[in-house]
Amino acid sequence: MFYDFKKIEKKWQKVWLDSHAFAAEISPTRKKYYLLEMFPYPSGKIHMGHVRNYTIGDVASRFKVLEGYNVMHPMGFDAFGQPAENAAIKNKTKPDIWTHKCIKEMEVELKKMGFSYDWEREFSTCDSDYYKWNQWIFLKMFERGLAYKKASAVNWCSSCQTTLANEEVVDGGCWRCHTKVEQKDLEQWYLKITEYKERLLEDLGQLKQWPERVLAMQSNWIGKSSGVDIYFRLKASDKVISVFTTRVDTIFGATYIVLAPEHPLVKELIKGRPEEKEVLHFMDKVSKESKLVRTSSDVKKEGVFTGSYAINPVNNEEVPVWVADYVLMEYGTGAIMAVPTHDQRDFLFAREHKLPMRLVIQPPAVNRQQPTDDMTEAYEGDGIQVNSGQFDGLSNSEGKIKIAEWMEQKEIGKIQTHWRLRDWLISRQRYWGTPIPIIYCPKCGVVPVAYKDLPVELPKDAPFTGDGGSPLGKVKDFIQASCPKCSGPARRETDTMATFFDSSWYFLRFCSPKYNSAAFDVQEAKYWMRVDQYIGGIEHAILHLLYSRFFTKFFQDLKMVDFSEPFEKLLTQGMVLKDGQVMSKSKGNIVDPDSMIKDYGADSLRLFILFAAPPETELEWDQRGLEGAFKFLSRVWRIQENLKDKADGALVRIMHKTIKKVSVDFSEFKFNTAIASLMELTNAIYQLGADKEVFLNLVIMLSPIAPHFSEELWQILGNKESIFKAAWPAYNPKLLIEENVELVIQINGKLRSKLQVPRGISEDELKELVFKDDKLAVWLGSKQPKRFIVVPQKLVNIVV
RNA sequence: GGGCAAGUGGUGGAAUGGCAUACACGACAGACUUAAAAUCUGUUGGCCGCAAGGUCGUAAGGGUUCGACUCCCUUCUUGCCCACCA
Repeated sequence: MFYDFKKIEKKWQKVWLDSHAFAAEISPTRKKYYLLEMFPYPSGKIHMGHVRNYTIGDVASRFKVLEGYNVMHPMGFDAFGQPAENAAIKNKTKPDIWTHKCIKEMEVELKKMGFSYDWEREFSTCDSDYYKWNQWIFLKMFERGLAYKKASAVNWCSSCQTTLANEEVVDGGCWRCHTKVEQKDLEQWYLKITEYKERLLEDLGQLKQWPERVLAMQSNWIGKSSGVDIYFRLKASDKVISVFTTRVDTIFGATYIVLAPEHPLVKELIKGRPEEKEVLHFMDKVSKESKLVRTSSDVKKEGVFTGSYAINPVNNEEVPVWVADYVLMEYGTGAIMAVPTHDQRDFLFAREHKLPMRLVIQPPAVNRQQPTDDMTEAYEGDGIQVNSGQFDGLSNSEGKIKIAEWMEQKEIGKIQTHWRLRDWLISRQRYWGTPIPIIYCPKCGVVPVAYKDLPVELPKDAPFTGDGGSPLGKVKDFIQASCPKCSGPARRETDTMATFFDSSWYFLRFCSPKYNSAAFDVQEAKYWMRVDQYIGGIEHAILHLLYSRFFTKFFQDLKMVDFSEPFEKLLTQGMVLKDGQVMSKSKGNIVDPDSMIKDYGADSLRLFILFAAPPETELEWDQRGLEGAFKFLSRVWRIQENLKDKADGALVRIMHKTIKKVSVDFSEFKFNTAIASLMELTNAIYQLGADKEVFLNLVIMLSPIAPHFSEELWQILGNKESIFKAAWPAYNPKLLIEENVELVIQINGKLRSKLQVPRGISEDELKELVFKDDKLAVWLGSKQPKRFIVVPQKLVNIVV
């Protein structure tokens, strides 16, 4: 009987589905385990990235099942979003119909991989049963002032005809279509994520089981920076320019200050002055530059003098006020003090415009007091304060503290923290998303939709062509509403929510997907949350994870959850490459999982993808590797035909060693080495011959990786119940201890011999044995050993 | 410019202070076969040597250590993230 994967896989997929084999329920007696992979956008076809992500999750999940945990392993679809609109236009259909067709196809593909999902919990974010709760959450945020509308310059993608969050701008382009992002003044909806900035930063410390890399990216993104706001009074008026610096120790070297071109004081400063025309011209020029050009670091810094002077509050010196493009209005106070001697950008600018410099931090071991023409670059390191009044002689790190305190005392500065994180822009001028539940009443103004009127259903028949403007604005029945407050005629909000809103809390919805009184059932969430293991791509390291952390903290404040972080442990799986490049349609190097399943079976595909690389690293696709996986399974399959009555003692020993190794490796997600030891066990079986017990243990250990295959063998060997009702094998520690150990003998750290010695041999006995060894005598000669180092059960090193 | 990660045979990778290259792919040889495929059994880092064995070898250089792929320093390369961030 050969390994007929087609028949076997079909058979067990049906059994698992029909018996709801992986449906999860609260059980007060069993320990729960919530395993979640990032849910997919339903494009219709799964790709190798999905296969890898979900295979890793499935093995972890099935392993936990075998270990006896009460496992919840759900799956759903992140179904709103622009591609469905584009596809619908292209295929002359509707996003709704298109998306549901894609979901159906994708379900089939996921089922063909044999993933152990609890399909009872499945939902799509485009179901009104789901997005109703998006609206509910939005209203809760609105009530607390966390959702608000404001006019400001926003990122605009002209190709997608919609706004973008800061997080969605990548290298100055749209994260989805790479079109250059423009700035546009628009009234938009924001979520006040900045209100949670301290907690979002601080709680990163709780995430001990997240990759360092992701923590660093999140912390960079939040961008806390501590320093001092310093007040420069203008010479000609009593107006004050506030500048932010992290290097207050260099304040005595501030020889000019620079405003961002958008700074509100600029126009006032230049009014009626001879410089007015030139400055206005400069401001106009900068405003036309895209952010991409302006922020690229190799562009020369340009600026103009305003004609005004300000007073440096620490020494009452007059310093000129400039306007330059390298100062950004969005960061800090939109104004800086320039210290050319100790900041490279200031240095280049000062040299270009012949502005004065003064050294205030003396670099160690350099005998130079004045700055100076021979400086070729700014000195940004540590040193001793000079030219700094009463602070001379302090180290600059002391100076930083003392000067800040002194300035606060004299009320010429304030210790201050600035953040990079901005509020989250969530409104989109698109159709296929959750309608924002707001009504504009001519009398009452901005009024939230009443909870009882949720959901605000997305009309099925919006005329959208992709030519811009919000499609919902063209649906008369939708726009017309009555004001929830005064019942008068009113107009409905036509923007929809960014889809990242949908995915910021779906992990909570999985706990009670059909719950109908709130976004989720607090009791169910109490049992299942937090997510014990979350698995997904590194591309979500900032956006999705940051937003999900924010929502969780919001629910904590609503007292709906009693924790502040949603994901206990995070694994970011590496990309799947072919010929050294990421698989992508445009590169034409896609390998279609479906055809691989057809040729080799889902189990072989799963095995290969786990064996070829550790989960976190990139994986190079190798067709021969997949064939190898199939051959290995076939090799294991054939063992059943040659089982002995009793296995050799040596083999039993190897089996126990393998159980230990595989157990540890599985819990640490080291699937590649787990598989290697299963292969070693298989090789040993081919040498020594196995009995039924050894073979069944091998099959159980393979079952998380190749579930259909193992289930079939389990049944063939006479078991009635599913293999996933079996217990994970235990190893006998006594069998791992061998009587004789092989010791490596080194001389001066070089391997010279090996000795079989009894376990627990004394050092003196060992010495005697070692000096009897002929091989070593050659090396030792007549030399007297200086040291004799013994690492028990491992090695001896003789130093001569 | 800043931060983080990585660099090991022909290839994917293993070893995180103690036998470098486990396991696999590929290659080569043998068995089976009329033959091929499949399968099974070997060999497979470089150099020297008939062999026993020796010697070099984990990006480069230095250091710590009885002992370093592993720890520390310097440099190079690659990848990722952030970035005129004050």
